Amino acid sequence: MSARPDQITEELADLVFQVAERLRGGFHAAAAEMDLPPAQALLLIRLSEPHPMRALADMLGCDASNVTGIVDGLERRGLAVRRPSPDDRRVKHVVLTEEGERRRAALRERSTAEAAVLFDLPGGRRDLLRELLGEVAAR
Amino acid sequence: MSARPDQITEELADLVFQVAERLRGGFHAAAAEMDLPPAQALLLIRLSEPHPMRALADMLGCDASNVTGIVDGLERRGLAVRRPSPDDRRVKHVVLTEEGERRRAALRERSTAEAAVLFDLPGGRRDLLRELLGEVAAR
DNA sequence: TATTGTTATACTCTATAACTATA
DNA sequence: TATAGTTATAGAGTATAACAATA
Repeated sequence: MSARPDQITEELADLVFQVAERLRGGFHAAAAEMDLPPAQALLLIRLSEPHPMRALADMLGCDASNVTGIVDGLERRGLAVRRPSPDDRRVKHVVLTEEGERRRAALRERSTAEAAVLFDLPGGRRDLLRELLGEVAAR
Repeated sequence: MSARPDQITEELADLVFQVAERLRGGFHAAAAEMDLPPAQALLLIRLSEPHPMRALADMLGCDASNVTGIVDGLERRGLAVRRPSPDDRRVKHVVLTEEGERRRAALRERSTAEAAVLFDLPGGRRDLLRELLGEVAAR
């Protein structure tokens, strides 16, 4: 039953990677069902409200030059539009269309439903897991 | 304190991604310090014993054609060699050299040390986290 | 016929550098 | 001078298809 601390650490890291991989697979599958490339799906989820391109790059943790193409894709599908900022004429805000809002809600529902199955632990063990992961993430 | 089940699910998924990203960053940093590209480092870790190329592709969850280049890299660095299988002349086993074994041990130590800090929870909470993640991963 | 490992190739994702229009 | 967004481009990582050797 007992194990070296290092072995427990390796097991924990393995488990986190396994679960993350499953979550990622589920999200990509949900996106594919809705005919969305992963990058566009990821951005769609974050567009709960309008944001400048630059802010989106920060949220995604990628270079600003990448965001151009991703937003191009969302615009081509009629899910988002670029709107010039009234405050700063250099800035463009990315705003979801009505269809974009619908797709965002649908994507969230599907991906969350998949994740819910994975995290369906009995009783309070679910909240306990959230608490422990929260402690780890807070370091 | 209470929240919709869906919200807890989204939080859990976010937390898992956050922790996985931190672990990945730590591993890549450890690999970079040892002058190893991530793909070679990942393969090195799995070479606890000789394996055919094909088996390595399965372990990494990628196409067999990718493994050729990764093993080429390890061979160029003198960390591994291809050894023809005595049982099946189509098969090549990838075997670590002595230097490869040393590098593998060092890489494991470094990356585990980083992960250990992250998972340093008080008392039995560490084992509890392992148990809960194990349940989730087992679905 | 099927499989192992390799090559050539293409597609995606991501980063850098240079450009424009603003500030 | 510095910043927002775009473009062109290059580098990783990964996949498919075709091939030689072997089963």
